[in-house]
Amino acid sequence: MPAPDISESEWILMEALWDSAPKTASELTRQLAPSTHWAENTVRTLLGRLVEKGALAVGENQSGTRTYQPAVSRETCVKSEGDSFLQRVFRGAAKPLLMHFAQGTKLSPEDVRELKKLLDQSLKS
Amino acid sequence: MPAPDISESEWILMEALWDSAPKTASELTRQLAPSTHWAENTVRTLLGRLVEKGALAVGENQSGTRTYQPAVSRETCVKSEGDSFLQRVFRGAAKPLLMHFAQGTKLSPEDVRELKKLLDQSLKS
DNA sequence: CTCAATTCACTACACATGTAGTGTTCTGCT
DNA sequence: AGCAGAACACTACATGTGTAGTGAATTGAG
Repeated sequence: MPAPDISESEWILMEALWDSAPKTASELTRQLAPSTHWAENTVRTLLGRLVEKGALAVGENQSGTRTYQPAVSRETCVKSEGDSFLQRVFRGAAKPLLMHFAQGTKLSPEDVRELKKLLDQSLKS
Repeated sequence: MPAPDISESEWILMEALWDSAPKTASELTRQLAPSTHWAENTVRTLLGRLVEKGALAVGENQSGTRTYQPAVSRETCVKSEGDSFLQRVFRGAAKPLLMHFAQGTKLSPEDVRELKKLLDQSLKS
């Protein structure tokens, strides 16, 4: 099961559902309206495409209305998008990527500690 | 001048040109053939689109054949792609992104030293 | 029971992308 | 001069994406 390809607009829906699911189409529409201004049919189209792609599973609530919930984990999708981004933009080299994003970011001392710890664990044996 | 949007196939051409430019369409075709197997017309179409987008500038070589060279720097494009990726997949939060890519990567001790130095410089004042 | 609101299935349509093919022009070689 | 091969302009066409509209089915409220 290769992780499905999720487009930009679709990510917005997925995020909302990873956040909490299941939800109905109209719930999602209402929830996202402030930021997206999407018509309900737009949301339904995107949901349909995500179901086709296997990214969402459908169910029903008590009232018999269709509900949607993620069928793939956020982790899986992040990994797949991340890998592809790493390849495309950094030719697969993680270090330049890390350098790029480490630069120009403001981090708290705890963040820095945490990241350093992770780096130590990535030491090539 | 917002950095142009560069698609996956287009990145491959841009990389070849950032690597060394200017080059003609057939030079690029020959150079990339082993990995891409693109017909020369495919390369020409992509080059044309990149010129339209303002990502490439055209010139001529001694024989009067058209040549192409980047009109935007790799840094600029990497930054723009990076920002959009950061937004889309990590909702703009750099730390989780760094954690994600720091995990699951093997780094040399020097890489780790270098990255730690960068992290120290990203300390929020 | 009836009508309006909700849900859904289908359809639409423009623009981006991947991947060429066709036809025309130019130019160096014989 | 005439032709083969390179270079270029234009066209093509399927699939993905953003963003809906239309019309049918269903259902709750009066």
